[in-house]
Amino acid sequence: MMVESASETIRSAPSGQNGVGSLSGQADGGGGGGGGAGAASTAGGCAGRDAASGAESNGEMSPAELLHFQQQQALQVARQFLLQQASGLSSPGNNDSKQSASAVQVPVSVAMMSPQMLTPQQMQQILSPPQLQALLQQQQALMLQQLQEYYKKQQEQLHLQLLTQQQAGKQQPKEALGNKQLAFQQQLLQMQQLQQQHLLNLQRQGLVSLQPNQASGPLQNLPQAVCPTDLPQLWKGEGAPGQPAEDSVKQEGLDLTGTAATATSFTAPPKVSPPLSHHTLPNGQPTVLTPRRDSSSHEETPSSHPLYGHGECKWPGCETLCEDLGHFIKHLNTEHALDDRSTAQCRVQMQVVQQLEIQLAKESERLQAMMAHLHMRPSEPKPFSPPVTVSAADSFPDGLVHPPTSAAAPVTPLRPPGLGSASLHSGGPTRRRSSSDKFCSPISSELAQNHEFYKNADVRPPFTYASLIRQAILETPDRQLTLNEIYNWFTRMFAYFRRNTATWKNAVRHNLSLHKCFVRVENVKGAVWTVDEREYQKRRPPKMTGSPTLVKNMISGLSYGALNASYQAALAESSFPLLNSPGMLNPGSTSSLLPLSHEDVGAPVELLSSNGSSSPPRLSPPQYGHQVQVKEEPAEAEEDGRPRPPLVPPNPNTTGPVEDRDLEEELPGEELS
DNA sequence: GTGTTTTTAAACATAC
DNA sequence: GGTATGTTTAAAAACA
Repeated sequence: MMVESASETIRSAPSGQNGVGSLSGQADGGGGGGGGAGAASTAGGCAGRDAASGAESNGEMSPAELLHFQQQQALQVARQFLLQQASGLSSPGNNDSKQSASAVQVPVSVAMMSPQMLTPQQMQQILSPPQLQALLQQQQALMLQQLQEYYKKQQEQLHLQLLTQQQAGKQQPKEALGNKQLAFQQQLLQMQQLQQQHLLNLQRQGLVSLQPNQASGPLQNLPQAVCPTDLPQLWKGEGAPGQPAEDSVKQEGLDLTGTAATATSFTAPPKVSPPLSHHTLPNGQPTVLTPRRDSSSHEETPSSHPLYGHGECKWPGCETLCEDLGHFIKHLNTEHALDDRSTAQCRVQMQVVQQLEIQLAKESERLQAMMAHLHMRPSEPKPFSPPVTVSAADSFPDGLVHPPTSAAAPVTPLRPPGLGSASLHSGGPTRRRSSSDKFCSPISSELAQNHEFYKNADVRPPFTYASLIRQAILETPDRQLTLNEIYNWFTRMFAYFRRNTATWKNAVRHNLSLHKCFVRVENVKGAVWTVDEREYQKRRPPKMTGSPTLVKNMISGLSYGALNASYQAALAESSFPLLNSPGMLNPGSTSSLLPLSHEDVGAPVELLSSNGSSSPPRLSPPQYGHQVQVKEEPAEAEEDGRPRPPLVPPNPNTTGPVEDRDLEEELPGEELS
């Protein structure tokens, strides 16, 4: 058969660096390759062919796309702010900017030069995930800070207005509204139009997502789209032609005649009130990025007035020039006294502030979601135990984070091997697997370290089906599982495999049949599957000597081993302490229990294994093999005439786990090759 | 361009 | 007949 010949070819193939090369193919090629087409065909084809699986596929596409879209938005935001940084700073090369860039580990050249010309995709490719994440966080923080700043300012304005009107306005007779009211309504209309325009612009830029519940309501979507820096300008509009002012008011939902019920909502101090209220970023860079150069610093001086800045009245839409504070106070008391117009403006301001607050909350929520998502990203460039810590990765220099065996994965640290799609579509159908198989991460240790992650996060594990099946089987005391138990292991261990059952189960069956390393053993109760470890290791070309790639891998492996301590130290500080807890470490490394002959494994691999293996000291008993039933009647299984797996004792009684563990150092076969 | 590996889809067979 | 299991083929993709 084809399979047979293929296997034989594999065995006899001299392909030196295949230990690495095949791993690359396995991880990226296989995953990515099948992924793209498979995903597409699954989404489409299954819908017609299999209603259930089609629905699943379609169902899973949406969140992935949404996630991707949000990532794109975030990248756009990052670009925007980088652009502002680049243009706003007087000298791009000054210390502040450098500190800023270095603080987030974003290359200065990239951070300062690229935003104008980089697409989000390019940024994704150029920036490593930690850098990208740091950049995103920085820019999100910037945006939040801006919003908060403006929110604060508006609040101050509003309070002051109310205060002034309460004190001074009471004595003054009410002015006739008449034209003023009309003009104000026209201003509202103008503001609405500007906001709509701005919203469209932002949506075009991907800065604001057009969500169904937002797109319909002008009141909601308008202020949401308002950039804090633009809001003051919205008050200054000339009378808008066309639409009657009343209509605009109604459409906008700004009930000028209503009570100021909403006013109470913002009197409470905003919960998002920034600890970073000052104008410094977490990285120390001052927030001089926005055009809001005129307000904050000046207004916050004790002798100033929140509504007075740069010699002019900051009352929304006023901008009357006042020579000094006294003039301004006088102007304030006369022009902005307690009347209907001022009240209406106040209410509008309330709406603005309220919407800003809403937007801030939404943005904050989005930020949290993004950070949570990025934090749990399983396939970071850090190949060993990817999802453990992004934050740790952030704190690492590139040399530490990036794949030690980067033969296949580009030496370019800026092009994360799987970040592009897989990590951003963590829940999506993309098949691009990114890391561990490729980068020689022992599956058992990685699974051990990230057990909880894979268990809960809808992320495709970066292992091949074969390696997962093997792991499942090896985790059981007797190294054998029925197909259904393998299914259960998949679903138990990986949230990802709780969906699309038809697809991956088929793949599991296919792999079981395809790979000679999986041996089916007949049982009275049915068939169980075992692993022929020798065959499994044969999948990897044993000899890797002489290959430059191998040399690189060896070096990388050694580096990895040497750096492992630092990495572990960083892990300790990660925000996934659970995964670093001793109990979490390597609970399922029963794969290492298997007695293995290393004869098929090339010496370099052993070198890598001994030096570079991140297998935790171990060994705790399997923790998640509890559902696996111990197969019985192994003797009968021997009668079926099928070749017994030479290295897999079907009889649990003959298995001495302790001895086995001593025998096997987590073989690099799958993981290292 | 070729070969390898993996994934996915699909058809088919068999057993329960 | 439906479902689970197992086998096989084919196509696609990525990578060396």
